[in-house]
Amino acid sequence: MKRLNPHISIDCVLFGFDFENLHVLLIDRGRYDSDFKNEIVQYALPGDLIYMDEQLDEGAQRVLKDLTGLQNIFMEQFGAFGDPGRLSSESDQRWLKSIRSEPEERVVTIGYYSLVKMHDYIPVASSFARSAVWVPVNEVAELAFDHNILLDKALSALRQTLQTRPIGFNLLPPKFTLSQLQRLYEAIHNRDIDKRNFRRKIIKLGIVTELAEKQEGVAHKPARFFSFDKDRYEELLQEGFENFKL
Amino acid sequence: MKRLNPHISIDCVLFGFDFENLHVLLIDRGRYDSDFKNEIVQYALPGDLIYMDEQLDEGAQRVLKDLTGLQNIFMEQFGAFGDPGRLSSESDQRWLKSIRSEPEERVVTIGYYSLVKMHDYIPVASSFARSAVWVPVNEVAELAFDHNILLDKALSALRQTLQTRPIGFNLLPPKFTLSQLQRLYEAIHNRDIDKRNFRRKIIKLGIVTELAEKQEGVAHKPARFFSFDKDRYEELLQEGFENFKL
DNA sequence: CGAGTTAGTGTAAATCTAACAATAAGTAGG
DNA sequence: CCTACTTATTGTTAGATTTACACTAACTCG
Repeated sequence: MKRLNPHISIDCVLFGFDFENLHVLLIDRGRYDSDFKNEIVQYALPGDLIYMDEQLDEGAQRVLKDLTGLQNIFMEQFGAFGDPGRLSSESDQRWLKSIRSEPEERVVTIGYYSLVKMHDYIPVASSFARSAVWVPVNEVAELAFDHNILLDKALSALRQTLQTRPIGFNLLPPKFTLSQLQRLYEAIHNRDIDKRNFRRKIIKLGIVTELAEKQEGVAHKPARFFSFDKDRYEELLQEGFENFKL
Repeated sequence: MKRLNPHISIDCVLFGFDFENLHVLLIDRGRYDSDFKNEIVQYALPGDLIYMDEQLDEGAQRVLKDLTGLQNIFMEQFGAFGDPGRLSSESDQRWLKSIRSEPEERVVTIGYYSLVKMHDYIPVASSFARSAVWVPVNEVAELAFDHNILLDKALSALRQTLQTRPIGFNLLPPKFTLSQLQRLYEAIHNRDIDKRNFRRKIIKLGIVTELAEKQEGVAHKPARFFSFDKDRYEELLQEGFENFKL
């Protein structure tokens, strides 16, 4: 029988990209309000207490799976959040009382984040999550607990990581156009990037390979497809990218 | 009466600079070996469980003070470490049994680091620390628990921070020479830096002001003193340094 | 076949990086 | 006084990188 650690939780900030915009996975932790006899929607990051004997990294994956059904997502830590009052707002306490045996216990949470191809991961809510949905990052409203703070930090961490390790190729199909790749970077950084400069820089890096194939059936000049050169990428990781700024 | 949180600790990686080399503050957590009837030296980072109702940042300061007497040192988080087996080596367990009421409890630790002027902070061991000493980072041997891992991570974080926020001026006297400043950067990055390029870059940043005064009594050409332009520094922080690479 | 849409391309100016060596100003010791 | 020693100080050049900027190409749709 697994015991929960009453003092340590993990919250997951899962970013998803849909070729258009950056999203984040939220759950509706829900709550039945007995005063008004209705259901209240309260969005939160997927997160929960960890088990006593579980690795943090594994706990992050388990928590995410328990609440949203999504599996095998490798996330990275971005910080620990331990304000003693972070769970004590009235609405947070009401909710905690409905699911925790020690709702007033002080909990330090460890934040984990990752970025995935949104359409590959269709969340299915379970446990105390009443629903689990992808929400555009720019449209996220007030979240439970201190989760808006966590989201901000996670986004900073994502951007930071992108500078030293151009992740993100796994977010695109095996054959992608440079415009798609550019859109990914624009979505994450939330700003426009010059097309010509972007292409020059990516191509010089050498991590994409031009394919013979082109788009078909589009109502404009068809774009050439590229593929991701994983070997070259690993090579560069060894050397150390230093900084890759766009 | 304050209660300790049995599951959460803080470890402090305090770096100190002495105008020559980068040091780190370690404690000898000590232990009397009843088999061999002698004292065993076991170096560790200053760290301990936090109190139930304490902010993490404040906890970090308190822990550091309790063990080494050093106060008012603002540290930054660099990660959480939660391997369930991180405290279970034989020697670590022997020691924990001598001071904790629940020595086998699983503890997640939050790492904090900072960088200070070494000579301004003379540690005085107390609590379970038998001594507290500055050790050159390059000479650190095997530490207790997973503290070598923490030290590595803290050093990476320090270097990383230095790229986006050239801290370190508080580590030098109000009037310093550019060679001293350069030595600081060299110590942290553990490599030589070209003198001419370094000077050009620092001066262009505009965060140092040339003074009229020069060194006196040195057996070589006296160096000019500079002071740190804090206003200009704050200004740059606002704009965002982007990256400051040496 | 014209309108609409996205793809694709080059260049110049400014800035930054990296590599490199000779002279200057003091003290110390004879 | 003179020499040896030590550290300080300074500039240039070639190459790479950054930034800004506008027109033509290729396709579908109506």
